[in-house]
Amino acid sequence: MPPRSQAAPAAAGARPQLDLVDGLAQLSFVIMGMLERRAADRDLSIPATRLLGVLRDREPTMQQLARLLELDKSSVTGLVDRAERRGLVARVPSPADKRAVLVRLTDDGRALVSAAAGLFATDVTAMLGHLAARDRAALARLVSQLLVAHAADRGIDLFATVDPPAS
Amino acid sequence: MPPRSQAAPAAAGARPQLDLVDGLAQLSFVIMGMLERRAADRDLSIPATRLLGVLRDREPTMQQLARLLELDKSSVTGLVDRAERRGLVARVPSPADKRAVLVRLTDDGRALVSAAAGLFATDVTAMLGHLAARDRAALARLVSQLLVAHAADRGIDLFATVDPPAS
DNA sequence: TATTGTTATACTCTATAACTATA
DNA sequence: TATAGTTATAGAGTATAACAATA
Repeated sequence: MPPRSQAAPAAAGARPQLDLVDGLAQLSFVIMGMLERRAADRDLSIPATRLLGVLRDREPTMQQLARLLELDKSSVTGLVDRAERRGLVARVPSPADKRAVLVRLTDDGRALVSAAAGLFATDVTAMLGHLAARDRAALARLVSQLLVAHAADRGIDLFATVDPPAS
Repeated sequence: MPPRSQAAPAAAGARPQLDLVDGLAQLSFVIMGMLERRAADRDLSIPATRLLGVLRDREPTMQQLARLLELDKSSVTGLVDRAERRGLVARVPSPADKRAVLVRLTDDGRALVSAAAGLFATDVTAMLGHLAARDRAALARLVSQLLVAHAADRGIDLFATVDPPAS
């Protein structure tokens, strides 16, 4: 639907400002574009990069991967197939369930996703350099608040520890 | 590379806060997810929705469309083909150049993209409802500032009028 | 029977290269 | 020659449905 690039009605005399909904949509396109370009620098698509990304701190089954990525399990089969063919991930049999396989990032996969993440972070940081330090702090607070609230809406505690809190 | 869902090191005693780069990446995924779901409600993909979106206030040639969407012209041919088959856009011959065709949104296409945009705006607005009004205003200002600066970096004036400003 | 994962199939999206028709 | 657009082709990404192996 891409965001309309028109300015919202501004109060008389105010500097023009984009509507927040459109602004967030545009910003998301900009950021996803940065990610896409930097991932492409390493011959990675967005879905492939997401796959490697979620594997940075997990070793899930195909089924769990499907839930994490919100994809059908058959889509995950293909995604993992292509990444495995490139040596970025490995399928290892699950010790607990003979039907299941665990998917693990290889050293090459980890290096690749870290490199892409680094380039991406550089781009975003450069863009953020346009803001004063105190504005960046304010933005960080607001974004954080938004994400926490949104996650809470779907029953997720963004700051939950891996082990249930003692007591 | 999807954003790691870990909290950044927080000052002692501060409420934990996500790193801004990761936070913006996560927020972008959330927002693009909303767009994707709402577009899918209307049987639209993200690329198809972007196509209809840019056509809301333009009647470009295929070539211009390729530049606007940052796609190869052959990709645009396919995108427009599928949208035209559904009656969402129409190809009209360019009066100025017999090689060129102009792409125009049909009434059906306009209705569809407006509906999707409306649903999307509702989702984003609901999420923003977690912020206090003054925080929303602050966020709008920051996002706006970021987009304007980023656009300026590539030589674009987000607030340029269609006609060169008088004087 | 239910679940895990793969396969078969179909469609969208994307790019590269070769082509047609204007300019 | 150069530009506008399409076609041919190849590959990634996605989902649905049917299947095999295990629980």
